[in-house]
Amino acid sequence: MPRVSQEQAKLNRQRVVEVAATLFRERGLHGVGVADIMAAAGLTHGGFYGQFANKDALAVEAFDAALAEDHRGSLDLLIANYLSLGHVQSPGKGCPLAALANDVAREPPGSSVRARFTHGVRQLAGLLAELMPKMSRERRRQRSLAALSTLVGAVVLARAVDDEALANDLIEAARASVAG
Amino acid sequence: MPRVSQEQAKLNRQRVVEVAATLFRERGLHGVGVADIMAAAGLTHGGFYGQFANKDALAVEAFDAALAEDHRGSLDLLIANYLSLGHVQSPGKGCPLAALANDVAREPPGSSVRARFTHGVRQLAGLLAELMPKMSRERRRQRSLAALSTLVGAVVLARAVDDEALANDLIEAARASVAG
DNA sequence: CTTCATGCATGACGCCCGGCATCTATATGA
DNA sequence: TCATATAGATGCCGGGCGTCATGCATGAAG
Repeated sequence: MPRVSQEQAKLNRQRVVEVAATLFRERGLHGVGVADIMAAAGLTHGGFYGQFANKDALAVEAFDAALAEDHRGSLDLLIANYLSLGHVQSPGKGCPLAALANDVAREPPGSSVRARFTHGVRQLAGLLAELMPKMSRERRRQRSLAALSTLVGAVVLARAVDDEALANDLIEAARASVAG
Repeated sequence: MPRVSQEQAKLNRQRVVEVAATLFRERGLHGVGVADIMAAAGLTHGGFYGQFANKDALAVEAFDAALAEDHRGSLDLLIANYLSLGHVQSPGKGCPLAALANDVAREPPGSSVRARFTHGVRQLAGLLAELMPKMSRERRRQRSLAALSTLVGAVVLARAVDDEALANDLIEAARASVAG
């Protein structure tokens, strides 16, 4: 009920974005409501509209926040982290591209979320290209896009499958394919 | 309003399944209601429960129907069809794995839809393995799983992206990677 | 050919959950 | 003082699933 410090308010806002980023990745864009997010952030959903224009605006910020999570390290490390059972089992902390691709694809064309998703694809592909062995610019781009597809596909399938052994096989096969 | 012939009734049932298979792939498992499906089939949603136990039962049948759609031909043909802009732009007629992976992943463990999805992964992977050049059994399986991941990943990303050129690049890069 | 029970499809209804957005009150930081 | 961040309740509505009495043609039986 109280008013909190501006500092605290900023922290709260940031917290809402982080929580939203997790919940969206776990349950999908339409699987979470404003009330769920605010409750998970320890707040009530009344004050939401004082901080955000609407749910879509939050979705965009949450998507950006998820993308901003650290992607540092060597190519091998990146791949090892991406293609791991931990990543498969924790969508809420993982790659937003893999977690939300289907949902974003159903969003209307021109939607702000689609724009952010597109940016994310370019960003990750660019990161992969930078970390790759030297070859022609065109070839690097092509390789990185294919590798990104393999990474996302493997994680997406491994998550949907009801057999942990098969999930692991998918991950391992992708690893061998991308690394080799 | 009238009662129709038993033959017609069978056709209607079949039609409901087909329509459901399309709508689920287009809008997701939670993006379509029973009423939508029946309406799209030219029926009213009242008679649904005379033909199906509930929505989940229909979802399972619809998933199987989508998987049963023809996958014949050579490896190159299969890949060319899968990695095409046509496939990207028509999720309702395309691979249910690519269209519903995220949705299925959010379904509770042990769900019947998850079981069907898993079966679908095995089926497609097996088909790819059969069509592949000769190598050891283990290696064929590994290759086919990796190839499946690349196929699904490329289509899934291409659909979510808001730039047709980038979508095309993803498809092409995957094609070069899987074929080569 | 007539009869009639069967069963498919209709269309409305009930029920309830849950979504988004708004508004007042409150307490507190500025 | 007074602007403001949060609380908490409320409004409003859309839409989901499942059920039911009704109607009527079919298809089998006599």
